[in-house]
Amino acid sequence: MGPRTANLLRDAGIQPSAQRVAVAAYVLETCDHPTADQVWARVRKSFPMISRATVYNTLNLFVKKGLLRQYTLADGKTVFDANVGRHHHFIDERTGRIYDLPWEALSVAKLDSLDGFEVREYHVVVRGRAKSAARRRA
Amino acid sequence: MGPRTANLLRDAGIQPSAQRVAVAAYVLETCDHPTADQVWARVRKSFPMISRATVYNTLNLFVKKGLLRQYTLADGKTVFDANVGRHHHFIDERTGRIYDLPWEALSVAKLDSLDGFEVREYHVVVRGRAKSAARRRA
DNA sequence: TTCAAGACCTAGACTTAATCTAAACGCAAT
DNA sequence: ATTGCGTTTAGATTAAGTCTAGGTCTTGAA
Repeated sequence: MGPRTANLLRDAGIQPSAQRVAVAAYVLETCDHPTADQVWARVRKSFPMISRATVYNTLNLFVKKGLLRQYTLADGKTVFDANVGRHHHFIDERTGRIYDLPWEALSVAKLDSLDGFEVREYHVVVRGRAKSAARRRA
Repeated sequence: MGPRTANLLRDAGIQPSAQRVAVAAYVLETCDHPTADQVWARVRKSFPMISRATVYNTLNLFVKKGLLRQYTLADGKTVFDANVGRHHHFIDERTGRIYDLPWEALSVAKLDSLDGFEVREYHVVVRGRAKSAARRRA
């Protein structure tokens, strides 16, 4: 973190306040898929006075500026993902944990034949169990 | 509805109380993807005394017994789907409306090569705009 | 028919995620 | 120092969902 993170925000057109840098330092670096409240809990460890509203506002701002993506994949929970490129998702049904799958790992055919639907984007959601190797990797 | 619906419940191992039949009559017949509160609002029109807890309990029971599936695809909203077979989903980004896509409409390749992940099920989530033809169809 | 037991339902309190609001803060430019 | 604007704060509010304690209905046996 530090000036690197601040420049990242500036480049995205965001004023790098102390609170925003603190949120960015965690959420843009992790490869977890935290919920807003998980981000709040985490950032408060190093920044105890930060309010919930600020964390929510900041996360939504990052999404609007393209630094984050927001998904609701399971349990009605909204999570954030610093991986903004195209990719698929794997959900471990035991733990609820979400893993990113590389875009090239899967391929979807016949999308063009979806009559009556104008496709802008798509991704595959896979459910099952992650073996220990994958758990370490993510 | 009527005796047909009651038998459907009995076949699934569910005591067909009046409330359960009322919920089933709507949610098992619609091809919408209603939230629990939308089901509650709808069923109350014909059954004003039904409580919110009963609707939630009933929907969860139907899911457990395999009559419904439960998805959280967008907006952090949990929706119910009477289509319990394999299928994909299309989400209209303007309206938030969800459409079922037939399983055969798409095909996913390379799933077996997901090293480190034990796949139990998967589906494709497509986003875009539904043209009027599709809107009528669903 | 009557009764007890168990299943089912109800209203409302509670929990949690998320947003909103109004006031306060902080900093840049004057 | 002062003004002004963007940012942050605490707490209220909304909404989705669950829980609880008690009430009602149904069923089956006496």
